[in-house]
Amino acid sequence: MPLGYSTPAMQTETYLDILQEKGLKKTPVRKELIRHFLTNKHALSFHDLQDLFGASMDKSTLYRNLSSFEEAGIIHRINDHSGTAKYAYGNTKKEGDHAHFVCEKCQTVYCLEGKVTLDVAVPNQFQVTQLETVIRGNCGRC
Amino acid sequence: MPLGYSTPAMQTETYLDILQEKGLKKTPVRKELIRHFLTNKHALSFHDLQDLFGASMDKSTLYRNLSSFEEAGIIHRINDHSGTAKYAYGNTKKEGDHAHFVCEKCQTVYCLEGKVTLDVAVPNQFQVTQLETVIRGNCGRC
DNA sequence: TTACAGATGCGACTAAGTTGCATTTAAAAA
DNA sequence: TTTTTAAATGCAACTTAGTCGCATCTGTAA
Repeated sequence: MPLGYSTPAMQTETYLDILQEKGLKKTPVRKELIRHFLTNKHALSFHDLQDLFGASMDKSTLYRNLSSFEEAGIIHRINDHSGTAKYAYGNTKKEGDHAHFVCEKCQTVYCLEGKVTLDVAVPNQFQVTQLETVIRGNCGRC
Repeated sequence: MPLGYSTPAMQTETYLDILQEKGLKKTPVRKELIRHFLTNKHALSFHDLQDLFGASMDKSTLYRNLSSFEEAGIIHRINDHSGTAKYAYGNTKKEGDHAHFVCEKCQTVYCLEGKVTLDVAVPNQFQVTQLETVIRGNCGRC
């Protein structure tokens, strides 16, 4: 399994357990939202999610739940330089930064396994707290 | 000089030379725009530029010139995840990818000198064409 | 000096995301 | 089980970044 979509620990954990654990109310919207993240390997944009939910889904509710999931560390937000945010399962604060691969053909965003280390020189007084790495290329799957 | 704001070659080159060389008309807006990039070390947002130009500057014109400068390789666009793009002098296509440092306190974006090399594993069939790295932290200057 | 491609300026538009508020609901307390 | 309430939802209005169409203007080459 080259890509770190989900670990065995995540698989055995149900979405209800996750909401419980984070102290979030188990609303229908949240159950469905977390299910989409558990069943989708790559990152999802707001519009991907709207499509998955169907037209009836309210955008404020969806945005607000994405924010609370991010805050709770259930998902992380990815900036793929496309102008719109994408979201994927996993807590970067706890698990550390990972790189993201953006396919320039199909625009799919994948989370890459493994830690990122940079060999670029940062001036003395600069203190690094976080790394965001986007790798562009061709995923060879599309 | 830890940061690669400008090389001696850029300094001797006047903004008029640059426009000439790229086949862009030497309009007053472009002269002023290129001057701002030559005299500003860090990345500039659209609003930074609007402030530098003054309220009279038309936003479509500014956006269009930023696009043509980017296309011509005079500047490059930086996505620092702030919601708005930033722009800095230099051609990443010719000079290669460099990393950007975003200060989480003052939000200033710096171009970092030196090439980025990653030690993260990319799956076999994935072909890498470009790296975009944003380093977050404290610049110790603000 | 003229001709014209391309730049400018203006207003209208789109799309992402946010906010305020009235209503509803999950879940804890009684 | 019923009541209570803090939090979630749904809706509309709003904000902000950026784009587009079009009439007018201007830098540059003929």
